[in-house]
Amino acid sequence: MRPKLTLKQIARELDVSISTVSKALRDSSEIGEETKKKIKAFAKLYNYRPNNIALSLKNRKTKTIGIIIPEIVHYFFTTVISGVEQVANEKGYNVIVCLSNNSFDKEVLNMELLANGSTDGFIMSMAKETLQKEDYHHLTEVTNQGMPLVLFDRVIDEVHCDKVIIDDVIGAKKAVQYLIDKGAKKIGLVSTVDYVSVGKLRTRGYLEILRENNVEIDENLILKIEDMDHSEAEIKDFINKNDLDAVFAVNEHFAIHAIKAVQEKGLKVPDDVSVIGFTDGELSKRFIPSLTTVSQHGERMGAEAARLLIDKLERKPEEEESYKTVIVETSLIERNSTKL
Amino acid sequence: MRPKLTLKQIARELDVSISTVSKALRDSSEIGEETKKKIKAFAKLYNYRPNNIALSLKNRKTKTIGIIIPEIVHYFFTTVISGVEQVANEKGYNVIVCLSNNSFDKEVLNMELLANGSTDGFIMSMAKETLQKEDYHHLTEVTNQGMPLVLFDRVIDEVHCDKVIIDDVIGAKKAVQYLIDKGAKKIGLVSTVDYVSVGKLRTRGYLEILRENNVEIDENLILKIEDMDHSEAEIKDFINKNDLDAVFAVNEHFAIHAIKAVQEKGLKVPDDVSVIGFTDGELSKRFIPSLTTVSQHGERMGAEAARLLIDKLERKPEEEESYKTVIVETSLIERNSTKL
DNA sequence: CTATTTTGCGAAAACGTTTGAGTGTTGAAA
DNA sequence: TTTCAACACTCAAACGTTTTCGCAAAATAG
Repeated sequence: MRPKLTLKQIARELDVSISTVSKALRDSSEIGEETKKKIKAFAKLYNYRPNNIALSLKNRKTKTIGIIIPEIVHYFFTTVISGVEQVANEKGYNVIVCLSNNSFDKEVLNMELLANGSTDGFIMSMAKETLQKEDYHHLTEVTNQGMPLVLFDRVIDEVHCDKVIIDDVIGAKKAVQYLIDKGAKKIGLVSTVDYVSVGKLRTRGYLEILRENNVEIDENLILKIEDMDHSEAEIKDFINKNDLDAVFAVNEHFAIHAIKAVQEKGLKVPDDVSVIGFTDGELSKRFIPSLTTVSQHGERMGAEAARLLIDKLERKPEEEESYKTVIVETSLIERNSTKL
Repeated sequence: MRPKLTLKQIARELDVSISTVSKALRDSSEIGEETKKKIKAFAKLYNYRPNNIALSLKNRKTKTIGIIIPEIVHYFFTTVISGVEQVANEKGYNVIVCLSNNSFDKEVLNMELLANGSTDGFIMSMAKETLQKEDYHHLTEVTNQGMPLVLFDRVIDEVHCDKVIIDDVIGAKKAVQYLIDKGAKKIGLVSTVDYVSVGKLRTRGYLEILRENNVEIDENLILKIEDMDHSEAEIKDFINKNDLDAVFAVNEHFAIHAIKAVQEKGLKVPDDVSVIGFTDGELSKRFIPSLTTVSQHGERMGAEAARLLIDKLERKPEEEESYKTVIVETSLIERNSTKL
């Protein structure tokens, strides 16, 4: 076992000072060619690599991005991480991932931990509990300390920072318009409760586009799932009670539960009922019938978020502060759960 | 914007020395009660938190675990991360995630980067390219430097370190035995090429259990997918050519492609053909028919890996070095793709 | 041959902590 | 009164870097 080589050891070995070694390796003109050559050769031979921690302390930056998400076993979030990772790596940053498990306390804990020097900035999607509590002190705390923060997906207006979102309203409108264009009259909505902002926005899109098409809005055709654990039963009930010819679900899970329910009712998808989902995950692609869906392009969102954050991190201090909100366009992916 | 508070600032503010502040906050008996109270009150008021980087440098440990995986947009790996994260958090460790994208070069790069002080140890699953190349110098490099390494899922004997694997062979045997018990005679295998160790082992399980049951082995009933991108077509071909009454696939994707192919052939799953997969992902649960599958318990694997690593990290130096291999049991989850 | 510049290198501070050793004051025992 | 211990605190080194400054010797100019 050979412990890591340091400048000090090289210096001792070659009988020069630490600063000489440092300068030689950074190719400073202060050091003579001979000495430089000797030191570089030695460093190369023994595979010297500067210690990141020491560099971080010295430079007061870690070249590390913290990303805090509610859960990782979730296709959308993994695509976002993937996007962040790509851009971060390109620009020489590492990514440290923390999970809040949708718990407010764990979110706060994680942020405090990472904020004490471990990362230069944050990319995060807020925990459901945080959105309910409407307590954002941990976010303002870190921004006050001068750490950049980029919020994505689940964002809130109260926090001033860069944001990356999708056009939930427009995405929903696209989906519902598509259904209308295909001749659907009674379009059901399976959404979440309103404090989950995506649920609220997609519901808004649904309502708006119906109005724009002069379709009367029937509250009975709208289902808001409170408890994810019982979503299956609730959706089944909803499908059975109503005589729909199309369903717009705000996520994959709801969509496939809807399809199951339709099938169990003895009807066919897409012949009798069309179903559109939101979020283009594994499930949508491989389900039979595969799902027509509104794609969120998580990877692109992650990449955008990383770019925004790194821009802030590498901004000259004299440049003026300003917060951007990037909207990543959604696109409708046609598959087999809707009529042609 | 208020930059982070340091010991030095507290010291200056309260007109004591830095060491006094440090000791007071750590409740040292060297410091008078009065002074302690004063300092603690001040620190609390201004929310002092020690700088992690400085601590890391001082203690020569970062309390961070690096995890390197081939890809993150993959259900199994996310469950593993989730397991690692839970245990790590419990024990006060952070998790830094790097993706190799199955590329050897990126794997090496990532390791070198993290090995320079950023993490105390590694948990990793090797890139496909690395397995092909059989070049493990980056692994031996870090272990030589005294950094603990835990390999999971895709492991190799040549590297000496702790390992967490599943009983691939036994898992495969369980699955195939189950099919035999249900009366299947012609059981097809859809596997990967042999340098992917899981493919090799699961194939071995398949062969062994057939032998144990005195079923003749027919090489035509074994398909080894070389190129994931064309797996769908290859599987379709395979299903069409052979007259199977059951299929054992070494992963979810292959399994559902097999189901699709069977259905397109005009047969029914599970009535005409039973299908069993490996890896219990989102897809298996929600596909229709839902998949009977061998569950890998990724979360448990991650947790085990984290425990092994942290044990090594916190081991007293005098304790003797030894490498364990933990085998996480698989279990067969019965769903609707096999006959009752 | 002196005066000045250039060259090549080392000392030391800084980043934020922790900690063993050192120091001055006080009070009590000898 | 001397001695010593206890107390309450400060100094300084260390972790591994980078970088500013200073300084000697060598090279050049006058």
